[in-house]
Amino acid sequence: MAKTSDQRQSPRSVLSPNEVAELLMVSPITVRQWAQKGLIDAHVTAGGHRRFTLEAVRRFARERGLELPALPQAGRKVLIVDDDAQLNQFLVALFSTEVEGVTVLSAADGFEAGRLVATHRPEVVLLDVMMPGIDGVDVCRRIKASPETAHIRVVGMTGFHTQEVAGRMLGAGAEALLKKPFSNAEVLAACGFDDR
Amino acid sequence: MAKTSDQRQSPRSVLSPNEVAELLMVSPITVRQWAQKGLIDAHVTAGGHRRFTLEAVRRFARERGLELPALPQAGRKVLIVDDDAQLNQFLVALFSTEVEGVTVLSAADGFEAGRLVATHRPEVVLLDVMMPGIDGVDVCRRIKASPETAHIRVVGMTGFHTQEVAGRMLGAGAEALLKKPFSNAEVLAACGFDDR
DNA sequence: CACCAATGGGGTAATTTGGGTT
DNA sequence: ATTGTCCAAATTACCCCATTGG
Repeated sequence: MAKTSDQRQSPRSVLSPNEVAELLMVSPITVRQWAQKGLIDAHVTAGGHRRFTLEAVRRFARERGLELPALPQAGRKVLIVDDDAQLNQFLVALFSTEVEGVTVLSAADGFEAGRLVATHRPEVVLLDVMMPGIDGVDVCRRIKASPETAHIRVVGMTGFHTQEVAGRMLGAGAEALLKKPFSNAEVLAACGFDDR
Repeated sequence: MAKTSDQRQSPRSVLSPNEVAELLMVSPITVRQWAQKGLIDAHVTAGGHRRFTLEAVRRFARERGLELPALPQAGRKVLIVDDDAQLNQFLVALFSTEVEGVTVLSAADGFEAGRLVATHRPEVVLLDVMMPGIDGVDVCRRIKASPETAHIRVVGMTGFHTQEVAGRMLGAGAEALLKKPFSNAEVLAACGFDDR
């Protein structure tokens, strides 16, 4: 059957104090103080070091009405990466009409994808896994490797869906994986645009 | 050693009022006033302190016709795009040793190339024209298409040198085209690093 | 197990910042 | 238009040692 996604927070999205500090535009020491006062939720490792979930950081920021430079909440953006112009256009149209106030970007090659990710910091990247010229797994890995973009939700799309491909994609940090063909509702849900 | 990756001068990607004040050659108080009047974009920390992006400072300076004296200048940057790791490393080493004070970046795929061009704005991009997965001509065209990056000097490298490839590359806006194999002096000259 | 560089924790002192007012 | 000063609060620096992750 068409199992599509794993929507949970992966343990991959735990942030170190340094990373949180960068996101909140503050020094790691300040993050520590906030954590000590209980202002921001934190897990603690066996050795006493703090680890933060992206969710906790988002909550903290929202409670104080902060705009995070790295997490632009004003203007939600989706980036669609697919070399198939038709599917690309279809998805652009879908998101534009179904999601209120969203900015939809699209790229048909790796260069454009990298440029758009770096300049726009989209909230979600929806990308085809198997493209001539772009390795979706590699793109996903790169997005997750940089602290600047690691928070981006990555949703893969596969035509030839195998265990091996799925494993590699999720292993690279993708939050969800869609098997073609999929319904409109499935894409939107996988990208997190269903209920919020 | 040819270490190439990102380097950050300031510990964080945002600037404090003090740092902005120094850049704009005014007192921190004045920066505060400008921010209060909304003349310069500012983010706010959880505790109410202001943080500025370099982008915002640049914009402000431009709108007011101000010169930013000692801004993050200093570093000339070259980006090398080649999927051949060996040639890539060789070129990185070449530029690092032969050009004084240059920052050498490298990318092995389109995504990374796009990301680095967008974030670093190198002064020269040296790219292989024929790569599996990246169309050098296309990359060149995209660089020249965006006003933000059109000024970048693009130098192509070809293994199979034909009139047709040369024509397409130069037609896409490349400033120079190198035929493999080439000498060290040739690369440096083509990239404009020969005499200055 | 030891080594190592980078990072984090606790605590205190030093510095910076916002706001109002001059 | 820009800057000084005062104060309370926020943020950061510094020291020393433990943890993390190769």
